[in-house]
Amino acid sequence: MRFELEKCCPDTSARAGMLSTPRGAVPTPVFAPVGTQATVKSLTPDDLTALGTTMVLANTYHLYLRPGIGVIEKLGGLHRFMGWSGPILTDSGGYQVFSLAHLRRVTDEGVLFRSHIDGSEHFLSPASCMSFQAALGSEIAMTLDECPPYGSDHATIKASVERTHLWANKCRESHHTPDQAVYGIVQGGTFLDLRRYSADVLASLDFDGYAIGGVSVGEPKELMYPVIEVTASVLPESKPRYLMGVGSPEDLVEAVSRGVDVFDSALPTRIARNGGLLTETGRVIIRNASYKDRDEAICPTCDCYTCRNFSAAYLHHLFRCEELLAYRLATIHNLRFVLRLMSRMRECIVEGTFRSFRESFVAAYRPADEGIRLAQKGKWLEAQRRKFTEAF
RNA sequence: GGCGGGGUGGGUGAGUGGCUAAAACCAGCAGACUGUAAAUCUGCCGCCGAGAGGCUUCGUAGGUUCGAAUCCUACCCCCGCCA
Repeated sequence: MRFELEKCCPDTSARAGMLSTPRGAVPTPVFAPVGTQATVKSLTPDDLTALGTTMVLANTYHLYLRPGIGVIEKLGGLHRFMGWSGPILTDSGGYQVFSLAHLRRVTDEGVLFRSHIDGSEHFLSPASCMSFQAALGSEIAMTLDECPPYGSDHATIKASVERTHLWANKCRESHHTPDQAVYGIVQGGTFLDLRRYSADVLASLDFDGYAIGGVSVGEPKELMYPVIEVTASVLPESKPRYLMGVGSPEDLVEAVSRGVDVFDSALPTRIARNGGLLTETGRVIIRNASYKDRDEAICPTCDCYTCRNFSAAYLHHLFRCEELLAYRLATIHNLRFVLRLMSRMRECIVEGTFRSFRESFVAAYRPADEGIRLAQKGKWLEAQRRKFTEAF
């Protein structure tokens, strides 16, 4: 599985490339919509294609619990099961070490989970996680990693880095599927020394690509950007770099300019379902009273099905009524917005105008207020951290 | 006409002497969401005030009481049943 760099931006670290997979080429930088349970919520594979999707993400842990890896394998693999013929990237379940912290126990051997569905116990080891991904048949498999919440101390993060490295080794050794790429995952929290160290160690293991994990777990953006910058600078230039779980427009632009090639995130699709829509000037909450009778499209310059056919007032109405179409139309718009942003960035990198594009984007796009964001996130994060430490 | 039940904040509806500016839910207003336990969650939601705090409320009018949405009296409405 090859990765070819086509063009590097002269005055930023942005790069344009081409990722070859057995199921087609993926131009980078790329955003992979999240389809945790073998579906990008509310969309069909045809919708995804029409939006310009080139790769989707699915989750090993969730599919293992339901419907079961065996079921998918028996039915001909994940592509056939979900009707998506393009490349698929499978996450290992490492993120669930973080998000389901209170339901698991981590040891060097792996993760003992209690199912969030029925409470039954399941053990996910580096080896089993690789064999599950092989059975699913994804183009890119991720190693199992331990993803600690923001705010953990240096020693805790160091320990999870070491464990992640141990697991990365085991994953590498137990992987025997030549058609499937394996990416290692850098951890290290917001500690730049640990990030450098982790990137260094993993680079020596010669993975097909490298992921930056453990970001967007509650840290402020001022801390996330240096992490990306430092980690990307240590990773081998010739291999794809994948920033896991990042997908807000402002973060995508900042991360691309720091040399990231691959992204995935539940953000665009999730906020869509909750009435948050992306526009060139920032995020908009369509349920707000001000949209009650707004006749123009939510994002008049957007070429998506939603914006071409419906007014903001109509979307507002659908959300107020909790009509199912609301979720679908909003998801279509947000994904198109993000995918279009990605291809625009790629064009600019190729043309050599990326830097000025970034500047005009930053000038126009107003992100959600960081103060309010972190305040809201505070309680959640504290709980998350407590669960994480308790689970040891 | 008689008997019984009831009138609580925009709505539904708890509350039967102080812990009640008054539960809960809905509606309304605003916000968050980043490798998805999320069509979820959070805050506000009588009036004034940035806040501390102040003021006015539980059909209406009186009364009892240190203290009333809660007890008493009258009146006005509503709902059942009987004539």
